[in-house]
Amino acid sequence: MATLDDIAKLAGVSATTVSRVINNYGSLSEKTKTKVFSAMQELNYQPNSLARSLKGKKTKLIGVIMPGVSNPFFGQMVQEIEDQLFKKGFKMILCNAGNDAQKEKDYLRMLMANRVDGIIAGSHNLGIEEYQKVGLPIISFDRYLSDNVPIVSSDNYQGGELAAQSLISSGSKNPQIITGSNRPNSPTNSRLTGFKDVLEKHDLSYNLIELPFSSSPNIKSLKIKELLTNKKIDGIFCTDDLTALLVKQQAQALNLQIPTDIRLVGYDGTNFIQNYHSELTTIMQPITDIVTMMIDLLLKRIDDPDCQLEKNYVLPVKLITGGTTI
Amino acid sequence: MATLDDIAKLAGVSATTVSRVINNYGSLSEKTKTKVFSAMQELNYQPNSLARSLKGKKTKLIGVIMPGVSNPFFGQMVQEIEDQLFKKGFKMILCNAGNDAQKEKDYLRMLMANRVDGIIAGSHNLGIEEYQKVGLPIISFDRYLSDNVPIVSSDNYQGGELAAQSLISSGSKNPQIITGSNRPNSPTNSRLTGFKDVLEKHDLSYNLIELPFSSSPNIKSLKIKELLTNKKIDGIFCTDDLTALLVKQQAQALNLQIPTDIRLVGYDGTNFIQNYHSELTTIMQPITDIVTMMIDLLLKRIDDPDCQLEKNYVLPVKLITGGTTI
DNA sequence: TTCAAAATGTCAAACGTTTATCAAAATTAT
DNA sequence: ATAATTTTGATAAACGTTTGACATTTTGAA
Repeated sequence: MATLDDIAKLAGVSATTVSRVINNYGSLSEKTKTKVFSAMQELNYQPNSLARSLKGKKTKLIGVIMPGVSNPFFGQMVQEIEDQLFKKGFKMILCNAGNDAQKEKDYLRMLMANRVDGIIAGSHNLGIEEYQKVGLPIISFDRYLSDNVPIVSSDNYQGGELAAQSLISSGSKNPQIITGSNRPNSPTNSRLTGFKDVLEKHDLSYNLIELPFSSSPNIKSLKIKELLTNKKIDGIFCTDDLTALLVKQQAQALNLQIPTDIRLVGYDGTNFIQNYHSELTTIMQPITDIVTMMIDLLLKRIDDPDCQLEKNYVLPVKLITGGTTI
Repeated sequence: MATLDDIAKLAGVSATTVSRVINNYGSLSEKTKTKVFSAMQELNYQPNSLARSLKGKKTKLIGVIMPGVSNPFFGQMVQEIEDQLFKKGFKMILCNAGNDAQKEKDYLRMLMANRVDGIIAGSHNLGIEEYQKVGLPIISFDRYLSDNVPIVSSDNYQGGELAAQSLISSGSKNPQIITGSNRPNSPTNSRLTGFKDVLEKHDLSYNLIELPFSSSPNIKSLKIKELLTNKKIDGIFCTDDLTALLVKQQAQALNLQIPTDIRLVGYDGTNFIQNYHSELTTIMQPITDIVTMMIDLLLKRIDDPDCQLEKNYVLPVKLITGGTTI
């Protein structure tokens, strides 16, 4: 691979001059600029990022830690992140941590080793300490990591409220919630609270079951079937759209009419759901805005590591009404 | 951030010794090893990847260029790549090139600049020349890039055959194909050929329409509706599952029974489809195997840039029969 | 004790840049 | 033509490692 010296030789100038051209500083004549550029072209030269960064330049790399990318929600989010970062001249190292704490830790170390300029974290299996000693600008999606890591999220409480309202106004008297695993500081908790609060206002009670994210769709389906046959439920709020799809399937299999017998509300409202399951009433998280916010904050922190940021940035969600509620 | 010298000082040994510990060469006593390790621990030290790579060590970075990750097929593939790479100690720089040639070119340059050890390419908007002058080990998914870039793919021809057979054996007499945009060396071409060849053997003819990947689901739906109302079609083969979902929706909306009025076969068979749309008959591409193959070949090339590889590696696909054919 | 082997240390070059300093050459203005 | 200015060059240090050559110390055994 061609180096700066090769370019200098080919262009018939000094290495210093080439560097000046690349970094556009000092005074340069048009003539030498062209000479250098065409030499770079000819040799398909790319300044060695490693060497530049070593000398103190930014790497222009951002580490993105997510649970995974095959889930449409995170898929869309990652895509959006990538897209927006690229437009700002950054590249992304994607880390799918799954729910593997060790993997997340390894990735964190790796990102440090690679001197990324910053980290966007959307997967959180680790304790606070791990994140504290990273010493890099970090922005978190939807979960508390450490005191100086700003959290960007959508309004989970409002989402819960909207879901409840939508079930109630379409006639549900015996609503049910299906959540993923309910860990202590999981964002779905606020969804629950919002949901609960609205129900209480209407003097309604509700049932709740937990279907861990990690369990397979088949197992979930089974439990859902059980639920639908045994209980006299007339409305279901799932804290993610995919589970809502399973509910829909099972309801159909049991010949329960949606929305007359069962009203159904999902959560997330990804493009995928909007495009391929527009019948589903759901709460849409503003992925694009969330990402814009995260990147904005992150770049601020990168520019000025000491800049003060809020602890929380909460963006509004939106109810998308489909045929599964009236 | 702590450097090697800091560790040396803290551990009370020389920098050389620390390096020896890190790289595990030369002779070392257990005692110093422990001293060094605990110093590294204490300072949360990570050897600077940039410096190491500059000195000639591998970066352990692999560039992955894909059209995008919000599509479940590529989402799953990227996830699989990430997973397998991680297990082998590599990290991934994900590049979503969309169908933007300029972006793909930019990414290619960036990957060179970052001295990735190799590239997996699944998005191909660029001409051969661009890929030829990269000068890095590359493996391509499903498309021809350049003479010395091995192609890993699943058996598109066989996929077409299976789709046709499945439509025919479930009673279709007037099959229709819906493909994405049919570019000259697109893999869907062989799917078409396989499909056609089987039909010919059965003295059947078929219709074809193209719905460019880039067009929105709404537009596609409209065209599908048109198709379903105007023609007397009794079977449809979509060269991707998502389009098949749209067909299913439109058929239902038009009160056409599946599979009695219309038989339907999709393509790809991602986990997502298998989990959430198991009713769909589809051709499953062996994503895991494809990825294993690609990584295997890539690492071989990285180890020995001159090693001879085949031009094509074709893996078998599998028919998954669901309720949309009998 | 003596000697070999094992364990460290010292020193320096190298990887490909960036950047500062100083000097020289080329260009422009007067 | 002279001075002032602009452009370029030469040199070197620095970024944080790795690695080799060589020297020194420690250890353990004969």
